[in-house]
Amino acid sequence: MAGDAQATQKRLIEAAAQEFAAYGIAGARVDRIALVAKANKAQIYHYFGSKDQLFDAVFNELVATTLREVPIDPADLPEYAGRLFDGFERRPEVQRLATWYRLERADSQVPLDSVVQANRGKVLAIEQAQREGLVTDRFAAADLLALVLTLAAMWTSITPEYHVLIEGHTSEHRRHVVTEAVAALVAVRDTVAGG
Amino acid sequence: MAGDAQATQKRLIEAAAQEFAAYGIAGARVDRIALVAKANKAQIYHYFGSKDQLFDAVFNELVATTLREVPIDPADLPEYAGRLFDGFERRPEVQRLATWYRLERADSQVPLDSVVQANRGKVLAIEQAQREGLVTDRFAAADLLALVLTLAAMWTSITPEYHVLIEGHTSEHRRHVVTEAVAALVAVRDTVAGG
DNA sequence: GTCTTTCAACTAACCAGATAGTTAGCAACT
DNA sequence: AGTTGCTAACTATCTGGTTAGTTGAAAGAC
Repeated sequence: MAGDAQATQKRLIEAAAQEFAAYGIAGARVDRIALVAKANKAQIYHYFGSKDQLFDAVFNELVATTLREVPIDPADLPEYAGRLFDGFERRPEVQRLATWYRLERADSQVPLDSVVQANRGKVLAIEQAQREGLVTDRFAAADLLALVLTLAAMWTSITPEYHVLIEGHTSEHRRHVVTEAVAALVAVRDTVAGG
Repeated sequence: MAGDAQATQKRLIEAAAQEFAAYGIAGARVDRIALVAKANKAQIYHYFGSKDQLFDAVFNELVATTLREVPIDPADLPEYAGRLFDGFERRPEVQRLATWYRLERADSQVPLDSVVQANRGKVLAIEQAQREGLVTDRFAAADLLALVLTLAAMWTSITPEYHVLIEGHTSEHRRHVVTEAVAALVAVRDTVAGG
């Protein structure tokens, strides 16, 4: 055969991931994806059906990979946050794609069951750890997980104007802020020294 | 005069804010903005020049309003976070517009001086409060502000799949999670009870 | 071994509708 | 009569999506 269908699909997914991460769904250009993937535009429609479905294919694969890569450790949430942070540093497009998904796709789409289930499992794991006294019960498990996920992504969700204020920051420093913040959340309640 | 230029511009800005918040810059439709504003499309180009410049006008006004409305109280960061949260609840489009700005506009645009200056001022205020012993010095001032801003916006930046896990949450509960989390950050360092 | 049929992978050209931006002129108030 | 606000119609271009046709490897026929 002249070509390799699987390889072509992979090139298309990769090119699409780049394109969607950079421009979003509305901003992405199908021709550009085909060009970068060294494939013909018609193949996108043959393999994936539409621009939106191509995005879904990209996003689903990304979700699957991400969920596989970062298992939770309820007994050490600071380090879990740190590993999440590492994942975001390693593949910055993941955060951007997730944000585009939230802004552009989420309301016209049923929630992805894989994500719901994965988060539910993590909440249950934290609840279990709370019952065993391994984790603070200052926050409900679902709230605590939300806090951890938010803090792990904090440096990617901040306004670009903020970057000038933290120019000297190394990746290690940013990671330390994340883990330290989560550590503070799970520390036992104690006296508070003002705001 | 047949019309009122200022009123028309205001209607355009408001319609554009809605449209951009919902669809982003690439996804927004100039015709739809004109329709909603009950104005003619040509006026958009007359008053603002281009679609991108219209977005900038919307965003700049939004930034000005927001900065005016929520002054910082470095001595009570939990309550500051709470007030930020209240602002986001009151005008959800603010967060969305800021996110679109970050994703679509930020790299092709110089950082907005007003935002940089406002944040710099807040960092300085926190540093001052730290010197006076009013605020924890566990985190550098710029990091602490980043944490507070991130936590105040946490419920808007979380993935939509998470919503099923926190269905029962009232606005008050979400606010409490935010303020409690910031309170934990600024609490004095103490013994830690696991993760 | 070679001829031929088949079929998946691929391509180039095309299309219809959408979209940002323009223009020429009208309407009303001073 | 001039100026300002406004309008409807228009255009050039872009863009997602389609289609008719080509290529080339391989499997079966002889």
